[in-house]
Amino acid sequence: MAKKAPKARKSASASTSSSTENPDGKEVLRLKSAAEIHLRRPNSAKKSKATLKKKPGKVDAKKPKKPPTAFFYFLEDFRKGFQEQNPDVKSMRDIGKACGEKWKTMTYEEKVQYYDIATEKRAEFDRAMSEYNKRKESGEDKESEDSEFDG
DNA sequence: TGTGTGATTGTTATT
DNA sequence: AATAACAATCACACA
Repeated sequence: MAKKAPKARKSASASTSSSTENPDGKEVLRLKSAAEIHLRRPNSAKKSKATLKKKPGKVDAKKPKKPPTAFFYFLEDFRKGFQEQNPDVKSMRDIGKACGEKWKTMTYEEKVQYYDIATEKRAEFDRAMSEYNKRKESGEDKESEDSEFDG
């Protein structure tokens, strides 16, 4: 079966490009808008829900969960190496910072491999979303996932 | 015992 | 186009 590669609607997919330089560049190295400066640091407001997840599982009962981003995949690998070099370091936060800084230093090709993973995931996510939309139209009654009684 | 918190960037959905 | 929120993770602090 010829599994066609996922459509890289915006990034990843530098397969044909073998140049060490940034293929199209900007995509990954695009500069951030000044907006993000005052957007990224509201204080800690977003954490409200971001950390409110405690029950693993039936979250997709309502909507398909967002797949991890390339950065997260990189984190998993990074953590392994980081903990080895820094066994003293407890975890998270410290790693996140180190990882973030390194992520910026990583080159396109190095990041592409993670982008590629995320891209495939998004493809799956799109599919889940499609079914979700259909299901929604079919029967939107379902909304209680936690209190899912016998029905 | 149990849960929120913190920190990172990327993607998605919304407006 | 720009904005708002969320995605995973794990030690620690508090009631």
